[in-house]
Amino acid sequence: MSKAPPPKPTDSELEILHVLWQHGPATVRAINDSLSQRRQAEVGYTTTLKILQLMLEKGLVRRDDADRSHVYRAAVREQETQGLLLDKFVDAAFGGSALKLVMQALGSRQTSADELAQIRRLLNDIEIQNSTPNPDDDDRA
Amino acid sequence: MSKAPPPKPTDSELEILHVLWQHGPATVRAINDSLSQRRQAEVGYTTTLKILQLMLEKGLVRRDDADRSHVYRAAVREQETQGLLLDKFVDAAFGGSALKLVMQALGSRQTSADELAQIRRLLNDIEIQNSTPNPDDDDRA
DNA sequence: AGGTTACTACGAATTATTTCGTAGGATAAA
DNA sequence: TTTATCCTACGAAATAATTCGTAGTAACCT
Repeated sequence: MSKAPPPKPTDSELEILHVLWQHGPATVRAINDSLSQRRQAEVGYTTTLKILQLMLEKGLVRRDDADRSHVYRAAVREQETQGLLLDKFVDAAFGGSALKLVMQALGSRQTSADELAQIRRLLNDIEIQNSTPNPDDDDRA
Repeated sequence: MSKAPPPKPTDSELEILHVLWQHGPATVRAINDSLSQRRQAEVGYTTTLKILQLMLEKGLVRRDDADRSHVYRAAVREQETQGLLLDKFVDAAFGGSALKLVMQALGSRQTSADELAQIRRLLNDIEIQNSTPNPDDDDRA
């Protein structure tokens, strides 16, 4: 009927996804190097390999094993994954209220004028969309 | 010199904190009943008890054991805890960019006109504060 | 007093995550 | 060809979180 949707990635898995989203498809070696860089300490090669193998089973990544060094790439999109995580987080930490989360994020943190302007633009867009329910929607990358 | 700050609560601990924040100090029995209600299934009484005992050790709750039924209350404030969790989450899921998180939260979800207005008010307040670094600050609800 | 009920403390099984060591095979170098 | 290097697969240890059973004890009710 349907392929089970990939589950919520763990912290380590998410870190690897960030690498793949940023750099594109990569070998275990390359991913492990990136990981070791963005952390303080070295990451064991087989640790990274193991997590990638688990991610493959979960459907979070795909791999090309034509060559001896397999090449992994993200099987989930950045925005969708962040949206999924955000939903869970809003429920767990803010009782389901996205508004409270946004207020907390903006209120308790330094936000530049430029960022504020971006948010204002987004608010305008949303209000326009709310008032004009467009019948023909085009979606493109 | 300093008491170790309470650690990040786990999912179950956070659920209990929500109960305590909402209802105020409560017995294990009362907390367990609330938990059982907000979930689909019954929660084992000793499960709740155990988690509360662990939370006590971590400093997330305090308890009054004058009576036989101990009374637990939150030892951490809701806003501070949410802020802490939010920081970690922004780092893990959005690479540290609170802006991206806010855009995602607003963009991929239905937001009412009233909520949008609230956010606009907050943006105004922030801009005022950014432009006038007021030496004497008054704060009111 | 005797029996039932309620509560805490504790130990332990279960599951998930993260970590790494080792084995085995393929490739490259000497 | 022999040796060294690199890669994958797999097992397993370490840690954390969640769950629940059992034991012991205090309170309550005939």
